[in-house]
Amino acid sequence: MMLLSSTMKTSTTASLESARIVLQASDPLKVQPKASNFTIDAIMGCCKKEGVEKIVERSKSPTGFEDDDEDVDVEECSDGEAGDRQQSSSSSPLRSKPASVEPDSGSEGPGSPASAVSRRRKRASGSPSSTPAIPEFCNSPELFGIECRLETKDLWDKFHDLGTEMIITKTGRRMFPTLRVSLSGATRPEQRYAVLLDIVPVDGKRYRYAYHRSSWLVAGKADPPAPPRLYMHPDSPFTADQLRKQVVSFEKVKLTNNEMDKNGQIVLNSMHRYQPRIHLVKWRENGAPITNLENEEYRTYVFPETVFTAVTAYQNQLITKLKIDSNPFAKGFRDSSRLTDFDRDPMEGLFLEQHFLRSPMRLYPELDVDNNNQLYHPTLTQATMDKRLQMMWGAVAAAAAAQQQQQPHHLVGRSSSSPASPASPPRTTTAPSGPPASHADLQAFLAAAASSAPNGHRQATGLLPPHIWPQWSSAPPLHSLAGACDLRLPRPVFPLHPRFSPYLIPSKPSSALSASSSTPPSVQIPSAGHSPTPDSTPSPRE
Amino acid sequence: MMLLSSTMKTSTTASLESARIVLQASDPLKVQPKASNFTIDAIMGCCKKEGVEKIVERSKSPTGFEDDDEDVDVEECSDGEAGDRQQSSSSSPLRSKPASVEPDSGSEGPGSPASAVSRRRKRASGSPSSTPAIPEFCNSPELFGIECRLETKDLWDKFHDLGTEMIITKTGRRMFPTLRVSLSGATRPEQRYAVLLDIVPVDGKRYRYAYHRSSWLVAGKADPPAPPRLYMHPDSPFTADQLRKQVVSFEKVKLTNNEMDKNGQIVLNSMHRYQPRIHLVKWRENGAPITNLENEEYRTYVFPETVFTAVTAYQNQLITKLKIDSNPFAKGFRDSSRLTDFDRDPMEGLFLEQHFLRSPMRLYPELDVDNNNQLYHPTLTQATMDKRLQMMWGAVAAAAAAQQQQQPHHLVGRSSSSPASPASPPRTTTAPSGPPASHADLQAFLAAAASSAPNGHRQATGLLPPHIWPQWSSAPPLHSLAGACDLRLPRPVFPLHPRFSPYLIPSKPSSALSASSSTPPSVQIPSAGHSPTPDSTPSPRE
DNA sequence: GATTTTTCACCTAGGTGACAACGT
DNA sequence: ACGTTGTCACCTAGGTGAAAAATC
Repeated sequence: MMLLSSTMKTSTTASLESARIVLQASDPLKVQPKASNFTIDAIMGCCKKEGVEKIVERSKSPTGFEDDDEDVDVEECSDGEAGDRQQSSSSSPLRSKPASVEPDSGSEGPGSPASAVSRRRKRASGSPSSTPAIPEFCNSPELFGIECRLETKDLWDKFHDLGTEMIITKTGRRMFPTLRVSLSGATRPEQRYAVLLDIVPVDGKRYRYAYHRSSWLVAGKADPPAPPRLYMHPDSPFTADQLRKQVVSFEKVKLTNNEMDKNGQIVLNSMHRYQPRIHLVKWRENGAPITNLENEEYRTYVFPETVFTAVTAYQNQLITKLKIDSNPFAKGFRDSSRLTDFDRDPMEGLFLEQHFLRSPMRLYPELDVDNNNQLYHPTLTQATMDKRLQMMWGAVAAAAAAQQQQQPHHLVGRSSSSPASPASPPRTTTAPSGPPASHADLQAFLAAAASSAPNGHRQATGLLPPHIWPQWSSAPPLHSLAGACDLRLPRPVFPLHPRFSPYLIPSKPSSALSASSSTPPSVQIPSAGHSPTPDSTPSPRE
Repeated sequence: MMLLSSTMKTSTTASLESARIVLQASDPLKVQPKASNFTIDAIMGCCKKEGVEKIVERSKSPTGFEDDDEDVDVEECSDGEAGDRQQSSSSSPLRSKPASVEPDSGSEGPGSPASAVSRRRKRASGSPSSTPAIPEFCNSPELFGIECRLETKDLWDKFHDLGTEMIITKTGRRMFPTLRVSLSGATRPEQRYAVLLDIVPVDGKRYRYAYHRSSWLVAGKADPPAPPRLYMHPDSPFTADQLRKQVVSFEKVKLTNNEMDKNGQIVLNSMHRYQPRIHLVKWRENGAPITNLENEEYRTYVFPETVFTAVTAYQNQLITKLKIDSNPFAKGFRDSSRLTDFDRDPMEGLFLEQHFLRSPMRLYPELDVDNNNQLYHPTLTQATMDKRLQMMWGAVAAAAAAQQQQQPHHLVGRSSSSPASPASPPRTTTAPSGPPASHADLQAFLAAAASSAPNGHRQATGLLPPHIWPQWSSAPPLHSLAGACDLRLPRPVFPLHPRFSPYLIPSKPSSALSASSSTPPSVQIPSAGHSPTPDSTPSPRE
């Protein structure tokens, strides 16, 4: 069985290698784009820039995570919350939905009124939403009319707010969340398009994670990057019709730290920060492969909330938790964060957690309000704490699971008579794109957030004039923009060593309370529902 | 999670439905092709036509499968072994490998010298190989040069020799073996091709399986067929380059008996016999879907060894065994037929089994040679019998597993710089395409078969002039050809009720013998090899 | 009684993070 | 200490035939 696996993998490797597209580009770290002179500090309120530009070495508390009084409220995480949003959104010649563009959220998709309230409130409190630091681009007038939005944006936002991390392994690891985009506006029926992905360095730095501070620190200059690779979506080329109806999902792309990779995976350096980019390329029917975007008519879309740090093991254990709770494949680790089907906004739990973690270093700060210093008297509060944890994380997990709903769009035949494919199911949860800035803000935010929210989409931002990317060849630039971008580092959230999870502390819920939650929804084995199976015509390659 | 699943399936169903290709064709049973007047009885030796054209109703033996003396050597199974081989092979204008075309095996691919020996021997004994009863076809001179061969032909042959059965279910069931073909000869780099599959009735009859005789009997006229469906390979269209390099595998296609199916599955009637067909269609770049082959330039390939009977539950338990032993997904049922890694030809076991089963009704006929009538004194022979069974079926399973090695050909990008894709791993087992005719023939055959064999491919046969299929619209004809074709019914093999497997009789091997075989090779768990994972770029649809 | 449908345990195949071991 | 790697248990997702249940 294992042997079979090996054999199959080997044979596949051979065929994969042939199709790999490798772009030899000029060193992105040497390119100095002109787009860097957009500095927006007005919105800034919560994130200081200290602690990122300089290497901070602080001695860890000898008591480790149990140092209940360690001050972790210092937020030296971010390398800047500013962005060139106005620039990129206003430079878009064909904004299709200008009404939804708020002054400070030009890259945001439309949201429900309720979510708009929370978003405005949040932003008024000083936490701006994402902005592309890596500029978008378009050299084809025809592509101006094609917009791109990020699916499951709220999931991305959750991770972004914590400081997204992506595991890279020698054999390759998928991204989670998955990059999924919807492209709308393609009208020429005879034109076909390729959709490509690349991932470029955000800056020229190497980072390290200070566990005792729960923050990312600059650890020196970047290691030499691997030659950037263009990953073409395997369903490419798409017809305009397909583009209109399908969500383009890059769920299969894998990240690796193996520079010798022959499987077409994207090679990254661990402990470096990266920005994924989507490229829409007009397909030339001459059969020549796309090896360099310079030779193509294309448009680039950037979603700053998809910035991440490549790691070989998770650093921030809140990222770990969020991954476990939102990635179906990680369900096996959900035991300590049992799901609940609470209807309340899943983000509430997350932000509560973040809030708690940020307040004066208590494992369960809310206990301070009720009964101070019960933390280390778990005899009576154990069940309570466990229940609260369950609620918090259960809500997060439920929301994440809902967002993870996949929308397969099999190409069964090429009949174009099908109606529009289903869009994301409507949801009514809030999807804030940035965390509350202060304790007070959080209170207000939570109050407003209790209602509803956007759909989880994010309209792609506008364009940059081509001259912004001079001599651009696949891997653009960026570190020069780091000071004026949203590719911020996450704030310190929790001063725990990753080896010690707070959820391991309450060893077991009390029988009374666990009774209701002891039927874990995560363990349900969906009896073969015999609903019409959708896999009748997937790609049989392999 | 359950809810999630349902949602996904529903959404997929919608998109699938739109792409379904449904062909409204004239009733195939009413078409009278002119190709029916090829009668070849000369080669026939083993199969009488009695028992098929008429409905045979025989009372079942009251003792059931234990009736050790019931005569089951009567071979009233076949509806004719003749074929129009010569015609179809000689009509091919561009036979690329005429040297390999034997007079009585025009549709066979080249085999190794050793296998040629065994094949000649086999045929000399009066057991011809398969011949297309459903004619091939070509209306495009350009496609004349494109040959098609069946991959894993020897696996198909094994099933064919037993009388292939395919499960159909309401939700759809994959075919096993999988239809895989290699198309060679496409040279125009700019031309693209669709590869389609349909499955047409072999005749106008309904069948039933007589357990006590282990044979198929005609049970009346065919039920009204569902409108035939064309299943286009989801990777279509292929470039000529892809066609050259890839094996086109229809592993995802599903068979169903649900006439209301909306998932693009192929709808069949249970207890009816069918012939799959491959259609190579020149792709028109105008985006119009292929709804009717009549409007296309195409060529049809037929592999008679892929004929099967659609069933909702397996009738012949030898088919069940062969499926279990050769389908990786059925490994969970292999306990009673433990694998062995014997190097000997796996077919040997199969034919031995068939031989035994065909000889005067003994459960373990070889015991008659050594010690007569020990069958019902299992005290000492139990272990021996079990061991022999294990050897026989283990060999079959090992061979099948080897054949089931998949050859994934991911389309990673459209780079055409890749070298040729891997071919089937060379094997040295015999792959007879027809069973020995008599007891004596079997002995000779087995003697010759002990050596080696072809590669498991089968070169597609030649062409029929277009006028052969008048007014043809997707579902051709055939039952009119039934008398002169190889779409034979399987011979009676074992008079057991399927509920009672002979392998359940030896309840447990003796401890001494089972010790050596109690480390079943099928349970081997080789340590993970960490070979480069090739799954980085499969088709991400869904 | 024959056939079909449903459910189920047991697989394949592979994606998760935890964890221990190993380098540096 | 810190970062990386490989193994592992535990999942998802779904393909198997057996057997029970339902249907005709």
